Amino acid sequence: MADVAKLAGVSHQTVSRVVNGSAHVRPETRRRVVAAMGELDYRPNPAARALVTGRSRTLGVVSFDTTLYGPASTLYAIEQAAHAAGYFITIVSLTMLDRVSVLGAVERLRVQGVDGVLVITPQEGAADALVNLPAGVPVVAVEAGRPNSVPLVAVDQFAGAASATRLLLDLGHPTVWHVAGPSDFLEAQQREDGWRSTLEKAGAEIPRMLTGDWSPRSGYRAGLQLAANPKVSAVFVANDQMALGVLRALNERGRDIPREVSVVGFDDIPEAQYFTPPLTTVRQDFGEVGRSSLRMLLELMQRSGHPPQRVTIAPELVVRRSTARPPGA
Amino acid sequence: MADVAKLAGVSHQTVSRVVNGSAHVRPETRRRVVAAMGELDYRPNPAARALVTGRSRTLGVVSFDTTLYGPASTLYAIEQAAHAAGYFITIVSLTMLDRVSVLGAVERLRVQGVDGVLVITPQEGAADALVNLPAGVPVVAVEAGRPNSVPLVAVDQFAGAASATRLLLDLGHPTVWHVAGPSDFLEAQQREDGWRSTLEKAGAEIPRMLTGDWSPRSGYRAGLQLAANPKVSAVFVANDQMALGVLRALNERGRDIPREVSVVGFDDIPEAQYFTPPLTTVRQDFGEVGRSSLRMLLELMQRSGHPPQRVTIAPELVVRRSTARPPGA
DNA sequence: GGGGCGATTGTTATCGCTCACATTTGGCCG
DNA sequence: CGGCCAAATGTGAGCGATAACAATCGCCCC
Repeated sequence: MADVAKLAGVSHQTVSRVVNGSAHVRPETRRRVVAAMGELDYRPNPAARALVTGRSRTLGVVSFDTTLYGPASTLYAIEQAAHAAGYFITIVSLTMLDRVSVLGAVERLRVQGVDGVLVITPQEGAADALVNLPAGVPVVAVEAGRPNSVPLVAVDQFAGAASATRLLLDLGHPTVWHVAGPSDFLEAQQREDGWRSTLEKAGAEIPRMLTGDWSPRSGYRAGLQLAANPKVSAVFVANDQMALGVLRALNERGRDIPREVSVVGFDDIPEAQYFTPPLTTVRQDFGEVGRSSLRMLLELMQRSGHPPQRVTIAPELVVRRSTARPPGA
Repeated sequence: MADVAKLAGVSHQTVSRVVNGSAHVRPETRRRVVAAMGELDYRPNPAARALVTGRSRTLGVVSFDTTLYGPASTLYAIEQAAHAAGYFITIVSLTMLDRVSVLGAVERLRVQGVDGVLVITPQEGAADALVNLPAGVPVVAVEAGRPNSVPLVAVDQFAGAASATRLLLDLGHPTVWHVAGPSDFLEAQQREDGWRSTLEKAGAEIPRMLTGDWSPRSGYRAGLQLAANPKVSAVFVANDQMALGVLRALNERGRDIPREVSVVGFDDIPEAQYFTPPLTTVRQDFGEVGRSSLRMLLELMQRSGHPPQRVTIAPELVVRRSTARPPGA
C-alpha cells in the first residue's frame, strides 16, 4: 500500500480512501491511485483490514451432513446470497448433532472471527445448543429450532404434513399410515404432529407409526412391514428417500402403486419426479430458506439486540402419480 | 493478550509462546498463563496472527453446483479432512463453469487470503482456466483437469466406463448403447471414450450415442428413444440420475428390466440401490477423492515448486439387479 | 484583498500478534 | 564459589490496514 501511495504521489490514507470508495477524493487523484494499483498489482490485505475494523466479511455455516439434499441446497443458496452481499462463507460440517458439537462448532467459528453464524440443525440436541448461547456473535437457526431461542427460518413442517395427510384422506382413504424420521429430529416430530392431528381432526383411526432414519434402506424395511398388512392403502413417508425405499418394497411384494397403495413423500428431491411411479410429495423451497436466513442474519448483524423472530416458509404439495383413490372407491 | 500477560505476571511474548505450544516455557509458567487465559476468557485474534504470519489457516474450495451428489460428497470429505488438519474451508460455488468464473473465483479466494485452493471442476472450460494460472497460491484440481496443468486428483473415468461396458458385453449383449453426459464435461468425454474403445476392442458395432445433461429428465427423454428401438438390449448411462430417467422411460414403455434391457449407471448415489430395479453402477469413492486432494494440497503448500502430479482413484463396479443376459441368450 | 468554509489530503496512533534479538535465570563444573 | 552455558523470559519493531484528527487547498463573498 505504501508503494502504491508513493507511485501515485499521495499518502497511504488516500489510497485507503480510494480502495474503500470513500467520497472526498478528487477524480484526478483517484485515477492516479487506481493506475498505480493496477501497475503494482496491488490487493488489500484482508487480515490487516480485519484487524483494524474488527470484522472479517466472513460468515460461518454450521451444518449437519451436507451430503443430504436439504442441507446441501440450503447451503448452496446461502453461498449464492452471501456472495451477492459481499461475504465469504466458511463451513463446518458435523457428523453428529449433539449439544457439544454444535456449541464447539459455533465457538470455533467465533474464534476464527466470523461476523455471524448460520446453523443448519434439524436435530433436537443441536437446537437446544442454541437456547442459551453465549452472546458475542449473531446466530440464526435454519430449518429447525426451539422457541425462545435464536431467530429461526424454517419451512412449516406441520402444514406440509397436514396437507399430505389431508390429500390422502380426501381421496377416500380410511386412514393414513406414517413412516416417520428419527424421533430426535425436530422436523420428524413436526411432520408426525401434522399427520397425527390431521387424522384426529378427521376422526380417522391412528395406525401404529413406523420409524426410519431418513435412508432409502430404512424406508425399504418399513415398506416390507407395510406390504405385509393388507389394510394399508395410504402411506405418508417423512422424506423422499425413505419413500423410495417404501416404493421398492411395495413393488417387490407385488402391491401396485397407486392402485392398491398410495404413497406421499416429503422434500421433492430432483429424483422424485422420476421414481416409479413419479412421487407425490411436499416440496420444501430450500433456496428460499437459504436466502431468507442469510437476509435475517445480515439484519441481525446491523442492529443487534434485535428481538428473536421467526420466518416460516410455506411448503407446497406436488401431486404426481403415486397417489390415487383407494381400491374400493 | 496484554491483560493475560499482566494477570499471569509474564510478558506478552511468553503468552504467545504458550498459545503456540512452543517449547522453552517452564511448566509452572505455562500453568499460570493457561489459568490467566481461562480466567479472562481469552482467545487469540486470528486476524492479527494472519497479518503477521502471512497465513490464514483457511483453504478455499471452488465448486460447481454443490447440490449434486458428487461435488457435495467430495466437499464434505474435504471439510472433514481440513478440520482434522486444523484448517477452515471457505467455499465459493459457481453456477457456471466457464474460464472467467473459475479464474474469478480463484482470484477472489486469493485476495481473501486463503493458503491454498481446491477446484472441483468437472467442466472443460473450467479445467482450461487452471492451465496457466497466475502463481501465488497453491491449487489442486479435483475430479477433472488437463494434463500439464495443476496437480489433479480424480477417479479413473475411463476404467469405470470400460468395466461397465465390458460387464454388459460379457453377459452376452451384442453391443451397448450409451447415454452420455454433456459433451463439455471432461468426465462425460472420458466415460464415452471408455465405452467406445471397449466396444471397438471387442469388435462390437458402435451404436449412435445419446446425450443428456445429467438430469433424470434428460435420461427419461433418452430412455424414450431407446425404448422405441427393439434392438436395444443394453445401455450404459453416464450417471445414476439419468439412469433413473432411463429406467422410468423403459418401464413406461413396458420394457422389462433386466429381462429385456440391461442398464448400468455411474456414481452409485445412495438411492441407486433402491431404484426399480436396484441399479448396477460404477461407484466413485468421493470421500477418498476429497481426502486425497486435501492431502495433496497440504503437501503442495509445504514444499512449493513441487512438480504437478496426479492421483488416480480406482472406481468399483457394483453389480445389482438391473443387468442380466440378453433375451436370446 | 482577507476571512471563512467546505472539500481534499496528510499525520499519527493503533489493532493484536509474532519475529528477532537482548537479557536474565539457574544449574553444573572445575 | 565464580564462571559459563543453555534454558527461560523480556523488549522493541513491525505486519498492513483504518480511525481520528490536523493541515492544506481553493474558491466565494463582502
